[in-house]
Amino acid sequence: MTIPIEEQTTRIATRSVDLVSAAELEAKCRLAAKENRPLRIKYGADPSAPDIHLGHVVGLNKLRECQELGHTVVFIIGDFTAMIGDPSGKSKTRPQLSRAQVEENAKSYQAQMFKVLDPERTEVRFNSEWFSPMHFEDVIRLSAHVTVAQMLQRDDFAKRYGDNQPISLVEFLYPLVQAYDSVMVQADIELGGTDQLFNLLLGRELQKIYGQAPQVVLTLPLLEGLDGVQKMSKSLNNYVGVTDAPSDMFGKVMSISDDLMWRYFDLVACVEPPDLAPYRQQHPREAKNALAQAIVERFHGADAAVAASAEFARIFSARQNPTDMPEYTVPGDQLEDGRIGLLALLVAAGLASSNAEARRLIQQGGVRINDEKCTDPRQAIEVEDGLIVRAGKRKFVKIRCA
RNA sequence: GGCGGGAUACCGAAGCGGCCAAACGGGGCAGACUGUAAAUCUGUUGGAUUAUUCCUUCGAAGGUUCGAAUCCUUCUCCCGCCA
Repeated sequence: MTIPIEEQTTRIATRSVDLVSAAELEAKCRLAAKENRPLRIKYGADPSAPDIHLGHVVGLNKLRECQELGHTVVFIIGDFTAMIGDPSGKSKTRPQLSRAQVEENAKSYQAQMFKVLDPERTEVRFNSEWFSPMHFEDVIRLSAHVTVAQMLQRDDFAKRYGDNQPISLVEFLYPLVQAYDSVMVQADIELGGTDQLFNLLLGRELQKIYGQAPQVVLTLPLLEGLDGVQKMSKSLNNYVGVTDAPSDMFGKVMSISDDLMWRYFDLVACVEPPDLAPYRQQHPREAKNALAQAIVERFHGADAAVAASAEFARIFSARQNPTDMPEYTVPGDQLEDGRIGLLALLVAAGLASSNAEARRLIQQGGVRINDEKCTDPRQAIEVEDGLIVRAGKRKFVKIRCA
C-alpha cells in the first residue's frame, strides 16, 4: 500500500456522482495506510435477478479499482431480503424466492462478478447470516431508529406518496435492512448507483447509532440501457448481460445510439475522457465497433471479440447469412409429399408465434428462404436439408431433415 | 368504521348501448433508407382463415337488451379521503 493518499482518493472518487464526504474519504485512506489495513468497501446485490449486466459492471469496475489500490470488497448478497420478497406483490423486482433458488442465484452471481472482481480481495457475505437469527423485537428496535419523515425524504417515496401511490411498510424496511448490513460488516465505504443514495446515507446514520465510524458514501451514475432512456435492468429487458453470447453482446452494443456510446466508453470500458479523442475522430460506426469489441473481449476474450465483429459485419453490412445458426428438424408427420406449408414451417421453427404473425412477416417482406423473398403465405415448401429460413434481419434457422 | 375513485389488449390511456378486436402514445415486430440491431420515415401489433367470415378478449359471475367494454346486481382486488 504505497500508493499516495492523494492518488488513492482521486482514483476512488473518479466518476462518482455523490461523495459523502471527500474529507472523510481522505481520513479513512490515511488511517488505513497508517494501520496498514485495507478499507472495507461494501457493495450489495439482489439475488432475485441473478444476471449481472453492464449496469452492474459500472459499480464492479469501481470496486475492482479499489481492489487494485489494495482494499477489500465486501460483497453482500441480499439472500434474506430475497427470500422475503415483497409480499405486497407491488414490486415485480422483488419476487419471493426459495432457499434453493437463492443459493443457485448466489452461485451464478459469484461466477459472474469474478469476471471483474479479484476473488483474493473479495469477501462474500450473505445477509441472512445476521437477519435470520433476529427476533421480532430486534426488528422493532431497529425500526425505532428511523422516522417516517426521514423515510419520506427518499426521492421515490416522496414522489409516490405525493402521487397517492401505495407504499408498503415492507418497502420502508428495505433501506433499514441495507443500512444494518453496513453496521454488521463495518463498512468503511459503500458504493451504489445514484438511486441508492438515500439507502447508503441511512447506513451512515445507523452506524453512528451503533457507535461505528460512518461509512463514506459514493454513488455512481446509472447506466442507461439499450433504449437509451431508462436505466439498464433486466425487467425492462434493455440490458447486456455479462454472460450473453459474444455475438449477442456485440450486436446489443452496436444497437445503442451514437450519443449513448460515449457513456459506455466512459462507464463500462473505462476509457478516460482524454483518451476518447481518437474515437471521436472516427466514423461513429467504427468507434462503436471498437467499443463493442472491447466489451466482448473483456468477457469472452480477444478471439471471440474479433469473431463477433466479423460476424456482425457479415450479417448486417454484407447481408450474408451467419456462419452459425439454430437448426430445426421438421418432423416427418408434418410433411406431405416432402412439403410443408410456409406458415406452418415458420411457426414450427419458432420464427413466428402464430400463423397470423407468420403471415404478417411474409406480407411485410421479411421472410426469405435461401435468400429468396417469399411473398405467398400459402406456398408449400419443399423441405431439403440445409435450407436457410430467415425472418427479419436477424432471425435465421437452418432446416434439417429427419 | 364512514365516504369517494378505480380495474380496458405488452405498458400507459381513451371509449360510457350498435359504425369496438376496441382511438391515441410508448414498447415490440417488419420494411425503406443508412454508417450498425444508431438516427429518420412508413407499415404492422388477439387467434383461426383470408374473399367474405368466424372465434376469444375490456377484473369475475350473473342479468336487462335484437345487440353491452359501455346499463343493472352480486363478488374480488386496488387507491384515496375522513375517523
